[in-house]
Amino acid sequence: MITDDGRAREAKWERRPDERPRELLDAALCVFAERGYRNTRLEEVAEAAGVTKGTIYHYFATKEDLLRRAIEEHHAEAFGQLDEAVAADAGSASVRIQRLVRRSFGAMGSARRNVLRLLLQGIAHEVPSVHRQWLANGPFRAWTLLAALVREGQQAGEFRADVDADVAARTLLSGLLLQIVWQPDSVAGGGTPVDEQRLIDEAVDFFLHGLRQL
Amino acid sequence: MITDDGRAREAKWERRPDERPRELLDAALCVFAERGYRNTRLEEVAEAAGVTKGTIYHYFATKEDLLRRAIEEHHAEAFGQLDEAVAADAGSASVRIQRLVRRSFGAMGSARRNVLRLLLQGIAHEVPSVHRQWLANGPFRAWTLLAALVREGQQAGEFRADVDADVAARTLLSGLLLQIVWQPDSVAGGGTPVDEQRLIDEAVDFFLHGLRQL
Amino acid sequence: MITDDGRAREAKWERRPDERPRELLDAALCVFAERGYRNTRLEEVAEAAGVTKGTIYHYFATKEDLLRRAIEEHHAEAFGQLDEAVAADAGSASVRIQRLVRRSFGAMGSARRNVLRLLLQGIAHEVPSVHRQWLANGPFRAWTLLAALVREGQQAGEFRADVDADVAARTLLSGLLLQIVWQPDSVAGGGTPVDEQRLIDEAVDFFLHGLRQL
Amino acid sequence: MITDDGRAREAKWERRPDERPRELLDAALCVFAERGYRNTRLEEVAEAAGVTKGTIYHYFATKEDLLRRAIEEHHAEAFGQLDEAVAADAGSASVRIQRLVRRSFGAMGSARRNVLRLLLQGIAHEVPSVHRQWLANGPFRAWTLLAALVREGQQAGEFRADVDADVAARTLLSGLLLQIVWQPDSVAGGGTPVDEQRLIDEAVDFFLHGLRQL
DNA sequence: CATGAATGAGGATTCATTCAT
DNA sequence: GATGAATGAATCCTCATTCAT
Repeated sequence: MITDDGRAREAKWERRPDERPRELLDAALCVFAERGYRNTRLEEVAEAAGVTKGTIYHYFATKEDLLRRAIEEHHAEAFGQLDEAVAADAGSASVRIQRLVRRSFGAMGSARRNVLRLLLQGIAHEVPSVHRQWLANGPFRAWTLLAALVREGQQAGEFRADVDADVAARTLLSGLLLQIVWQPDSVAGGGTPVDEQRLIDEAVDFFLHGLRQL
Repeated sequence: MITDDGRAREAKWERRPDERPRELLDAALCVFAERGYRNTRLEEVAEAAGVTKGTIYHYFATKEDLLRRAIEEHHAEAFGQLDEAVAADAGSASVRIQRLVRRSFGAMGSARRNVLRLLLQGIAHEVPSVHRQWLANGPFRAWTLLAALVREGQQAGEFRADVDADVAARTLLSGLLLQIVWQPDSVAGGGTPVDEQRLIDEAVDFFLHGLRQL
Repeated sequence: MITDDGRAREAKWERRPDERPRELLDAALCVFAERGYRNTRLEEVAEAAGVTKGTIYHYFATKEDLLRRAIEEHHAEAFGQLDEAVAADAGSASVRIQRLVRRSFGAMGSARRNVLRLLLQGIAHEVPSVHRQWLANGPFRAWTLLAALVREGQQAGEFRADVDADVAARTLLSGLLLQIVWQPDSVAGGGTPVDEQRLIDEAVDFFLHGLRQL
Repeated sequence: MITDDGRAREAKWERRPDERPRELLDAALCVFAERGYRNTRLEEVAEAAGVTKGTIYHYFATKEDLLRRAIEEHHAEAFGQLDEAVAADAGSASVRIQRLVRRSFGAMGSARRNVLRLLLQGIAHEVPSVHRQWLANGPFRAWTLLAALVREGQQAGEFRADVDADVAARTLLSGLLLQIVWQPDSVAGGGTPVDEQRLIDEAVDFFLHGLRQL
């Protein structure tokens, strides 16, 4: 399709190549999260991104590479705000803990939930290195933060001192994580449906209550 | 084929129709758990069970069927004792809760941990129906039991009444589950290593503490 | 199940081993004809014969051997009467021809039709040697007989001399054969349904009419 | 990769998206016809077409799909001319019948004969739907045409009225079809060898003779 | 003799990856 | 850069055949 002046015109697809990698990463994460890493054909990712299979290989070496980078990108974005949440020094330990947890799990659309599902274990057997990396930079780091806050509260006399901050922090965060991932199945399963927001709030309340001095 | 020392050796194959299915199921669960469902060739399962590919199809219709039954068998075994634990009516709610949780997660070898890993999500995208079934019969049921115990304690005046029994029960159990599954990675990840048994005990203590009347 | 006197008693299965081969051959021919040679598992044949897979190998070397012998047996039986039909010397050529054709295709149940189907081509690619053998002993021989009768009629002045006896004989017999094999599809296909007996009679009439002196 | 003599050689593969499907179809029909549907590995078809296994799946969903389309293509080509033959209104019924039959069976190379063999029954048990479709669009339609011509001749007084047009038409066409398919075996079988062209002509003559008024 | 557990070669199908155009 | 045709390794599953019991 060459116009008179010799320039190729395919208006519809005048996308900047610069945006491509990002688009591909988004599409990949989305489709992987939706259907699973192994169940997803590269062709499906390409289609979701509006390109064809071959194009992916212009930007990524392998399927695994695509996954790894998609996760990294998502992770960078998702954890940026967490640090801020903690950095904001204002308030008692209780308040800051509440803030941390809400930031971590708030605004959980089904898209992000699917990503969590993918990260949680969908990947553990397929790309162990990526999975471990996520663990280290995600959950592990999050509960280190939480445990630190708990210790702060203990030192400030706000919390009981005879609680193992690590254990408490880990259990809370992984408990919530799993509950959130299971939310859809839980609802479908017919058990008492629990609203996600309430779940988080109640869990934090219970957590803080357990920490408080008698 | 009798060797020098008189022992029969290397029979082309042995005929053991009764043990086979169980052996295959065990081998399958083990290998699937170790390497992931998709990553496991049926041939590997066969080898692990000391037979050849074809034999599997003598007892199971498809790879998925093998998985499903392996899980069912494991599940039946694993949950048999749980009911007993709860049925034992003796003791305060606190004591019975402690017993329930310990029975649920006690004696967690790496084999069983791998199985949990497999069940947790390794399967969610590959064989959703099996995953959902496990959820319904495993975790969902477990925390229904736990929540019931909590409510008993509340009615007996042993526990505070203003705690959402469901939320508390769910969070505790899924938190512990995930922690246990992550135990190896956690250790490798360099965080404060936490002994599994201590993790469970501390978590239960913290849980009960949060429930207790002020 | 050993009785007092030490003899094994399994009344239900007191079948003479002598009958086995025949039973197997019948079952094999029936199932092969019904489902096709390749589509039939030996296990299905065994089941149809009321035995198990292994038993077949007591009597037949291979699946192909089973097929070959089943066909041979059927053939011997089916063609025994043909010879008689021709041998009966009575009557004009026309009458004898009519008798021959009727004997050849009469009493065509769906079982025998299926066998024809199998022989006709279901086997050509799978076991060419068997197929060729059937051709030689069946159709080829049949139309040789028919052509001979035609020539007799020609020499006796009963039929026109300017007809190629071979061509006429071949066309009639293979035409009828194919029509009969296709009968079920033909009916299902929605074309004018033609009763099989009428088909044969009309075809022979037409054939004889074409032979007759003007 | 230019060889000494300057010819391009041995490119790893050639990209010929337009010719491929047709080439594959042709190769498939040829190999299937030659060796039978079940006996043919997709790899053999690929090789015959000068590509590799995977390429087939670029264009066809399954082996069966490949077969179906190969047959459809062949059929469309083979039957295009038949309609014309009949449409040509010129001549007596006799002449038009002769034309129809010759067109139907003329120019029968061993390739086309093999295809007929395949269609006739090689497929009946493997892919019944394709077989039925061929029957309906091929033989059934052909003899419907022929029967119509016979009836025209009868109404025009050219043919005897007391002949069952359907029976006559069916027998002739299926007779010739089978004879042609069997031609090679017939020759090999040692019977009086009959030249194909003569077979057709004689059969038609005999057929027309039988129809003619006395 | 009969059984049916065990074998293992064979073949269809999938899909990440390459690369000519 | 983008495309999508072509590749081929990988794996499930089938089933004729063997043979311990």
